[in-house]
Amino acid sequence: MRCAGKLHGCLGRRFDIEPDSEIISDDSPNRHVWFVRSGVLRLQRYGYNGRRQVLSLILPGETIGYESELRDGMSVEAATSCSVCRIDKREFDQMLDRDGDLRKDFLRQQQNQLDRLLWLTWSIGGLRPDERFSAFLALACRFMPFQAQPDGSSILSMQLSRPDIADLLSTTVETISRITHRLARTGIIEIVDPANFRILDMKKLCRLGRIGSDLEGFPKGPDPLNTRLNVLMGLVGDQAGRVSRVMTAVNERRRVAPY
Amino acid sequence: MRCAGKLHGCLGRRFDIEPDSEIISDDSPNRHVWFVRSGVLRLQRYGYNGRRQVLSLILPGETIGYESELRDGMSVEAATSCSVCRIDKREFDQMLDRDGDLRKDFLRQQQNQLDRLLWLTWSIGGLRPDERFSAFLALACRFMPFQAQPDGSSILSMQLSRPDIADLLSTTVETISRITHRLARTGIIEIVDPANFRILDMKKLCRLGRIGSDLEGFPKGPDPLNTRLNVLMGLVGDQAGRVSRVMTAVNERRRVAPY
DNA sequence: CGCTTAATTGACACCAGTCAATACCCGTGG
DNA sequence: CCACGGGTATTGACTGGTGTCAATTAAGCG
Repeated sequence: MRCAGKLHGCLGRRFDIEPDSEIISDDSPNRHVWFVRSGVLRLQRYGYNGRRQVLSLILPGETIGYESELRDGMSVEAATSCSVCRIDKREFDQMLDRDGDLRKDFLRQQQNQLDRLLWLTWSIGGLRPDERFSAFLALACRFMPFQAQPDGSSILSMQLSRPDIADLLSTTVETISRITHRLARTGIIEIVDPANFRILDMKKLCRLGRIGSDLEGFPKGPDPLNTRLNVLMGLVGDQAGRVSRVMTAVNERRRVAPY
Repeated sequence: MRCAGKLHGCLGRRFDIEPDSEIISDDSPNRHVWFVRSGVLRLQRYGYNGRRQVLSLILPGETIGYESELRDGMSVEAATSCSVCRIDKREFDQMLDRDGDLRKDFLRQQQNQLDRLLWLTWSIGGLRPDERFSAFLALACRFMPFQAQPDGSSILSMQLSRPDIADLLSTTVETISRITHRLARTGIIEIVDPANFRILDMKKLCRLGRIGSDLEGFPKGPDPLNTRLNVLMGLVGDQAGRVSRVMTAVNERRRVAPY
């Protein structure tokens, strides 16, 4: 984890962290709240048989670590390269006390995380792996680099590795692979390369994933909202480069996501 | 739903509700916070194929309805006969503002609900149905009528119907039935009657359910704690009758739970 | 005693996890 | 430029657990 130091307009201390580095573990008490500027974190737990499970993703604009100590074998790690802010819990508490807007934003954002957990529970329990993956792919379009193409299709650049997807959806990399290729044969998606999918038929994808009209707790747009939290973290207007970077990646047929 | 009217020492209005009656649905806006005095509520959702899924239980001493509107086909219903208090959201908000102890209790209780949801997600994704059921049975000893016997075993009186258990653990009643009888053959439990289990080997049960030393977000004891919330709701010292009722039920070989 | 509902048991099919082998990508170094 | 190696993704063969459907038993109730 590299410390990028104090940043103008950014609360706390900013860090750039590498994929798979741990920021919160269960054995050491956690004194910090972490705010995700960019990238994706994962809340995970290792099962009794050594099998890992990803219990939740923490997305840009969200916080983790405020609520509780982690129990058991749970930990929070970076799923991609991330930029995060670390704030002392007490300091954050005082801010919450003083700033009503912040409190409101924070609550709503916590609610989003809870909704996502509810969705995950529901989908693992009630959907088949292919349905879960379809839903995940459709939902990922809202919070991962996503580029509409001239021909009406769109390119989704998948930030998560195959094992991360598999462990999130409680399945295996083999099954994920079979599903993606089946979806490709059916003409619903096209596999540009393992980290980039062209969505050819979003409607069918949503139907497969049993996605209704609602948002299912995932952020509406690919970019964080103009919230009090984001303003405080100096994040507003900072995300412009993301989409164009994807463009480049797709055009040059090179991966932008860790592979 | 029968209204028991205003009660001395109990905030809001008290209701006695029958099993399977709905108190919150997704289509009508929810203006109330519900506090569970006794009984168990279930947060549920109907899947695309008509299959129901129980996403969480709300236990005595807990509240539901504060956080959010329910989305999609979600609803909250009574899983057993319940006694609940209905409080206006605004009123509850004001109380939270004024009463720091209440705020603290409320947060901790919310945290318990979140932990339970995490456990459910983990267990559905990572455990087999028999392991899930074993864990559930062991955990149920903490919040359902539970009576230690002279011979070292204990009687657990299962408040939930088979379909509720099955839908909570994302399996079927048939599988639940097979599991209970397998556990009985193995000598881990004894099926007194379909609603009463004698736990013969709690250690093995916990090992099967992969229960560690931690509490997994379930309440420690069968009785609610002496919290600010409980004091306000006039619940403290009100639960003495529960265990003895179970005793009676078991001794007379009659069900206490809805069947 | 009949009716309804819940619980149990049996037979069967099939999805998806497991294991193993292969293909692919990309870096490095000769 | 090519060979090699490490990591990731893909594909195939196989098996077992678990859902589904149907039949049977048991329990409660009027």
